[in-house]
Amino acid sequence: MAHGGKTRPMKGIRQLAEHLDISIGTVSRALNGKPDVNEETRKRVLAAAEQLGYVANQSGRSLRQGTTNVIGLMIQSSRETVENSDNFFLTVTGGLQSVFSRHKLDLIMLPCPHDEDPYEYLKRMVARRIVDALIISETQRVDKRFDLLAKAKIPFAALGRSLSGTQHPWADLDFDGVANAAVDRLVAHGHRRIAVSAPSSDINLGFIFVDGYRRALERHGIDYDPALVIRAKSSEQGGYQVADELLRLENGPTAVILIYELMAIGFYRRVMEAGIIPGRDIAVVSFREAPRAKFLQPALTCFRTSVHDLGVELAEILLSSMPAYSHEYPRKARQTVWPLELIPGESDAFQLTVKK
Amino acid sequence: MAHGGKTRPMKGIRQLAEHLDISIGTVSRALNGKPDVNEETRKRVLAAAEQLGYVANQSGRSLRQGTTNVIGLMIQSSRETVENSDNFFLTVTGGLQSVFSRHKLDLIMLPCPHDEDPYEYLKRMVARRIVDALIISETQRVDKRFDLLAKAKIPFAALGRSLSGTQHPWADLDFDGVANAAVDRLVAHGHRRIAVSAPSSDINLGFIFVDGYRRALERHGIDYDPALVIRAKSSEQGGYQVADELLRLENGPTAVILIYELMAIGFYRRVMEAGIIPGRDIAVVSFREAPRAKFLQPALTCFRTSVHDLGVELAEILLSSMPAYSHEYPRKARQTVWPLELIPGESDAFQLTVKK
DNA sequence: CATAGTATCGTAAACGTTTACGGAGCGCGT
DNA sequence: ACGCGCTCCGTAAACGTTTACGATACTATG
Repeated sequence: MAHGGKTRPMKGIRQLAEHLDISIGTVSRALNGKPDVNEETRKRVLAAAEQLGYVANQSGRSLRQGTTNVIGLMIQSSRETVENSDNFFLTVTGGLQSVFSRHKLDLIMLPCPHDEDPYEYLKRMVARRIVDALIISETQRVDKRFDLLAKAKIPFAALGRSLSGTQHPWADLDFDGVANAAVDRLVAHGHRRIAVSAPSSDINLGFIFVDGYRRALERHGIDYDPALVIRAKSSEQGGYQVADELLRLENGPTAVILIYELMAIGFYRRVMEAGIIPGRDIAVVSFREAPRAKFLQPALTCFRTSVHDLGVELAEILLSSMPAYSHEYPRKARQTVWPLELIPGESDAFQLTVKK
Repeated sequence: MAHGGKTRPMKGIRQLAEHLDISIGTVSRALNGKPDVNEETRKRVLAAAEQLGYVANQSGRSLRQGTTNVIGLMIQSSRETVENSDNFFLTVTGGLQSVFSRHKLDLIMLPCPHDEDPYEYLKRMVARRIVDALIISETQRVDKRFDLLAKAKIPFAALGRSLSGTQHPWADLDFDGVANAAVDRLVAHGHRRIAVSAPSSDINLGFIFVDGYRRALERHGIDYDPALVIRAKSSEQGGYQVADELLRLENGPTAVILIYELMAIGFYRRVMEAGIIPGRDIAVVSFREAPRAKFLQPALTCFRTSVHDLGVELAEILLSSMPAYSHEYPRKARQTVWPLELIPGESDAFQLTVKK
């Protein structure tokens, strides 16, 4: 042994042990609630740790036991997402945390920079072993990230379904069902020319939504008219543009289904510029992400849900796929389609007299 | 045995070294760009690492060199914050990242759970040594967290000023200036009874804003009337409530300064219910956080800024206080008051005829 | 040829934890 | 006395890196 007795490197379990005149192994066991340690000494150790403000260094800890007690939530803060997502992610975060904190798991958010490839970013984060498990958001229709995670054997759950190879856990809003119910409702009111707006079908959401719409039309024996499907951004501006395009059609719709509430603001504005009044001349139905458009006149008919509770569900799905926690969350379904609730407003509250 | 074409899961630098038949030390030096390694072998190492997908384990790395290359952004996702902050944090994140990524620093968000004490949460995160430095947001008027960080010698910068002991770096929106300019503008239009709304003065922001308002009044020789200061939440509902309270006054204001654009929505709604029209019967001025209320009629006069650029500024302030980067960001001022720009609308565009 | 200098690389010691293992003390039954 | 089972604790070996240090081979110089 060639090292001399240098004085305090300031921190560490070693110092705590010296201060207590106990071996470092015992101190560690005491702190971690291991069985073979005298209750008396355990109390002493905990007291001293508290008093000296000792908290185990995470690097050493996770190096040894290969675990960090941290769950990551990956988000891609693309310009567009940021502009339009309101507080979706922060709200989900609240739901996730309410579950994780019960298990002393911390949640951190991993925002992929605008200019970096999400796949590479995730790869880096995974290799660094900074998290034990991951929540993946903004899933693509085909998403390489899932294969990466599966191969790396990192437990994960996705916010939003995907077609990608691995049969992974996810929770998703029931946009399929929303489109369906919206069509049903509008058809019941006599509408047959119903427009729909959604993002590009590369985004799985855009695909699902229009697909649900399409199948609902089929069910009602209504022909699918591609001209009535408008791909637009899920923003106020997108809504304005949707209205604009629809106004140009010679055989326009009598009703429209918007995928985001925010779009309704722009949509209202544009049609009213043309002297068309929502709820009287055209029916409008939407999904409500956040209660932003409360002030719209006439009140928007929309589908809503608790995003917080969706976060709770997603957290439980994730934990049920992690060996260390799965016994507490036994579940058969690892994939959940989260229901939405219809909030009737005035924007579609008129019966279309059968014309033509 | 420098062959074996199959890519098997990569365990660590040791395996990479064996695969290359080079010592582990050399591999490490090659990867980290250290000088004393042959360019030839460096290329081989980098190629092999790329091909086998090797990325250094962060635990081992940071255990050894005491650094993580990660910067944390702490946010308190309280219910109220989430409801009203729009995408403030995600937008700031974008600005921060655009600077950090130039230095190969990753940004993670540390959302303090609703039910946990922010101080304790931060303490835990710091002790775990999961980040090299921190951005602190939602600063309190007096905020123990700064003392904690100063004592732990963790570099940090705050989003929002504070009174706390340590002379720490921060960047803050110029709410003081907004209140000032708003009063000036309104006074120039003939107003003398001007109401203001802000959050509780425990929140430093609430204090600063009203203080600026107060001093501006003083400058114009107008008496400060506590009845015209309404403490309210920075939400649509808060705005509604502000209007409600002001309407009850027998000697009401002719103008009002709202701290958040979102409040204007509720404010408009309430006063219009009473037959009062903004921009004709009462002047309204606000700070615009996000362009949400574009649709308001008449258009809202407000102060805006680029929150993204504020993030950039804050990141630079932080880096300039970190020894490893400070040479790249030499600056004298470690504290920045971020200016806002007036966007004239119609909501205050009328000249008050001198009455009384 | 001897020596010094230089470029490149291997060796091993850290970093702070957890944990497998074994040992000391003790009580108790044979 | 002996063995056995407890309970408690100390020792030391990992975990995956980085890096100080020394070793080796080669080059240049005398």
